[in-house]
Amino acid sequence: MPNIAEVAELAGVSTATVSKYLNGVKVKAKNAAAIDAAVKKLNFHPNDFARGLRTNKSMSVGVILPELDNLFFTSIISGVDEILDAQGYSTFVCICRSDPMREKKKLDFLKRKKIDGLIAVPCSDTSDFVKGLEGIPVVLIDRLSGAGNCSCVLSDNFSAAYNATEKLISCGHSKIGVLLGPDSNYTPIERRSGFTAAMSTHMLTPEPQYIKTGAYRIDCGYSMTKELMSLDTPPTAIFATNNELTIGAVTALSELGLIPGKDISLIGFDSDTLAKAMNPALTVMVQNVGEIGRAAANNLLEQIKSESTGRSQIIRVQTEMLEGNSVCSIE
Amino acid sequence: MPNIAEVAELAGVSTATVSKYLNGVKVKAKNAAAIDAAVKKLNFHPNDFARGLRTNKSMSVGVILPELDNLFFTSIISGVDEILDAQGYSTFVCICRSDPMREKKKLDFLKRKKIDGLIAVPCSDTSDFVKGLEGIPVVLIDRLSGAGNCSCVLSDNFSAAYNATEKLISCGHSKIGVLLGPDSNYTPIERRSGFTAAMSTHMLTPEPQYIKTGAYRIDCGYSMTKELMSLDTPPTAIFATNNELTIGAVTALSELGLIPGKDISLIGFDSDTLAKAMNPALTVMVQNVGEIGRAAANNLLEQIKSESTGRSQIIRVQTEMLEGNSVCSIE
DNA sequence: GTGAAAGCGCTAACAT
DNA sequence: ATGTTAGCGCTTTCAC
Repeated sequence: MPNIAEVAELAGVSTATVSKYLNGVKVKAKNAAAIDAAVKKLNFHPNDFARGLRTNKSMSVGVILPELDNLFFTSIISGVDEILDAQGYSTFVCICRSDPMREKKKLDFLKRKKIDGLIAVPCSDTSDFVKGLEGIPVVLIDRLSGAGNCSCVLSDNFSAAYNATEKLISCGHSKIGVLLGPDSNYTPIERRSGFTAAMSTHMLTPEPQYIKTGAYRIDCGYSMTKELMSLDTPPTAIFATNNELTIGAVTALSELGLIPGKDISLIGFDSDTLAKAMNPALTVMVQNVGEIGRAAANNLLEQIKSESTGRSQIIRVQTEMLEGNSVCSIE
Repeated sequence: MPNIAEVAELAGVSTATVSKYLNGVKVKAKNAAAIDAAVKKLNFHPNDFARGLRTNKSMSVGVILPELDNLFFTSIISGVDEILDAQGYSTFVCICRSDPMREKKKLDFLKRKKIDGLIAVPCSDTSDFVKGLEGIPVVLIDRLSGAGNCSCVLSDNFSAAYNATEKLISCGHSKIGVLLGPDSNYTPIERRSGFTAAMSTHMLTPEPQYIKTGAYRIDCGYSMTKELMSLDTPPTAIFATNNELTIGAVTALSELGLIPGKDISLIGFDSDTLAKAMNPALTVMVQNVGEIGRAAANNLLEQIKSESTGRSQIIRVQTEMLEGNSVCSIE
């Protein structure tokens, strides 16, 4: 591996000139050509360690996610990478397996790597998480932080839930079951509010027995659905507020021999491929996950470039209703 | 951020002693204790840039994948990270969006990062890809390389296809349609062989009109299935040999009003959540994706530690038949 | 077992 | 516009 001194010698200039030229400072056209030629001939690539040691910058950002078993998280990475890659930044992907201890370790690791910024879906308490950051620009996804020094990108969960619920109401449903994630997450709170608000708007009272809360897991969606359907007066419609809960609901209904769109109405969340593959196709609220990632990356870059972590904002990304035939009118 | 000199001073020893101790060389118990105390007090973390500059090692590996929109690829990352993380290695995830040019750029990037090893699902020609590596230990996934200097991890695609086909034959099917990926990929070749071999074993001749080839995309699975079912004598069973093709097939059949397990038999590939969510549940061949990632990481570590890229092997990971009710006996 | 000192490859301050 | 040079923080001879 050649170094900058060899390039300088071959080009007949000093290392400083090479360094400057390579970093965008103007040099004589003649020298520029000579350097270009030398770089090409030697196949020179600057050593990132030396550069990082000197500048204390890494041109890299960290991404911390709870898991990778989920298209929601991985699409975020795609969106983030798309933007950062184009700007010459690289990405450290860290998975903490929903373990706050591991999350802390990963954060330490990223600090040592001198990341210029961080994008995270924290699994620990948001305000604790933000505290440990000491001035590194941050964008949080799917979480809202009171601590003014970080940006947050989230789907408009309230509207998503509101619109889904209203759709069911408009088809004559009033006994609506809703499958929610755990209160330890942030999004379930917003989705619950959207649901409740839509019910209120239409003079309906949400019944506690129809509101189920559990982990964002397939088996939870499954069992919550089974519980709902074994009530004395089961709901005529179900709104599952996340991908896993939707899959669980579909499976449970299928086992019970109930066809969504015929025997019961169902609106899911995300799971667009499943939604389209089903018969009848499932109506779902889909998050624009790529856009969430891109928005996070763009905001992070702004923060990095303005050298102020004060550029913090809350960015809402709209969801879309992908209409299938799993909602039927009653009465 | 404190440096090693401050630690040395506080501990009353030289920087050399601190460095040695931190890297596992024996020092006097007294000094060890003093260093530990100083490290803790100053919250010292060695600077990876300086260390990398000096040692030319990075304790990191690169992972190059075509996409991230797919649980097959992302589960590989999970498996890889699980093993590497435990050994103190970090992972650079690079997505090349199935673009060989971008793949080359990412490879350059990783070389500059001085990765100690590489795990890849290359989208360019395998032998070209391996050539550009110059002694970096490599593990290829889902591809077989003649170039002896790299390991390969793949599912046992032949057996998977053989067993699936035999299952259909044992239920009385002889007109079996098969949806294959493009010949530009490696796995379709193996899966095709498995299919053909099973047919031959049972004295059946694979009919060209029943063998469909296309991209590993949902819309291709969809259209290939539609084509199969509009033949004068449509097949009585279909074997879809990848996740996307399976989803496409399910969607197409659903549109045609054909229920797998009743009106037609269907065996899919991967897509286990979809498989379980369907009614009747879909029979699928599932790859042990986590194990593929773990095997790749373990082999890579062996190569790195033995400092020989000659430790190359071909590792086969078994698939499993997840039995649903989408296969029916005929006659 | 320990310490002094050189040097990895680069950038940035300063001088020209 | 270009060159000289110090030094980022670490590891690693080499001498003790």
